[in-house]
Amino acid sequence: MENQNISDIIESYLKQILADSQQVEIRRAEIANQFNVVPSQINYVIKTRFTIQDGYVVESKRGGGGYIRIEKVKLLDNLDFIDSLVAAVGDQITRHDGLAIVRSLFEAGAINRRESNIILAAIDKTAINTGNVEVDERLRAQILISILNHLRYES
Amino acid sequence: MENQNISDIIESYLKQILADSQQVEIRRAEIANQFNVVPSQINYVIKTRFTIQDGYVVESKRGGGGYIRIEKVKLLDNLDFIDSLVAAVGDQITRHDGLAIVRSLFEAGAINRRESNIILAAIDKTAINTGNVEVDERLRAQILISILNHLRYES
DNA sequence: AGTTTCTTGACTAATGTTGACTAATATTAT
DNA sequence: ATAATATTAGTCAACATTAGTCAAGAAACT
Repeated sequence: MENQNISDIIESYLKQILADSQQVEIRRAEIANQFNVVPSQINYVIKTRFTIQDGYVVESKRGGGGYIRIEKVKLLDNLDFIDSLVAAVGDQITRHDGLAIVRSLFEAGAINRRESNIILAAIDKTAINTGNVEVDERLRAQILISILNHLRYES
Repeated sequence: MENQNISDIIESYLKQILADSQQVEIRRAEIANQFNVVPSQINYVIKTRFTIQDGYVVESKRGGGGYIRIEKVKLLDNLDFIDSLVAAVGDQITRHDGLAIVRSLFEAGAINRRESNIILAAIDKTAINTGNVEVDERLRAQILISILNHLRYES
């Protein structure tokens, strides 16, 4: 808790703003300066913590007046919510992104906490560990998609 | 109590902290240094003394700001039952027998119908289908055991 | 003596940080 | 208009900083 790295701190800062508004628009160099990091670290934070699996869409523009805009996606409004998650899973998925998918389901109210934990147990490294990362990622994707498809009928 | 090895001492140290709080977060290298052991000994202590059977859940993160967090969890009163199912699953299990395990959980009231269906989705032939029956059965066993272990406690 | 548990360290994996170089867009000069 | 310059963000690879795995050997128990 106390030993947060700077990426976590920047993530928290941005998510705090996003708690109140639907989107946040920043100037990369400004935030980098504010947290005393190189500009490309902002890209790292965005790439690892504001993915579509996490429920965010990022747009940017270069040049004068350039910006990076992070927008929360309203998944519940999407009639094809499960479809979009299936697409986000794809053929293979990392544990990190798999976690984000489950979190999205939870935050959308499609599953409760107990169900989240069951799914996470099914895709964590204890459960899926063949010794080949790519094989693991394909298996994880198949399991998640199978579960997502079942959630389609039930709810 | 007189003949404590260093692993026992580290165990005591951590459990003493856990006596007062719900969780403890450490830097592996720091604790290793404090007790003058190699870092991997901390993994050994955790693996042998902070298992789910003991009522602990462990999470960790690598890289800058990395940590190992040990959390006390409230074990449920179905432990013997879960143990027997874990034993029944073993190293590998067929779909048919996997179904029987899930049915047992349901009939014992450990999970509801929705949860049953999620678990079944995770172990059915859509989800697990590598082309090698034995590999499939091993995967199915690992997934089921991971889920069973999560059913040991409240989260 | 044989078995289990503990200790150690070499190697691996995951995550985070930095900076040089590139690309896109806007503004200014010609 | 076009070209030159300024001002942004993006990519990528090297390096840094953590934890994880595994197997060999040592120590402690039967």
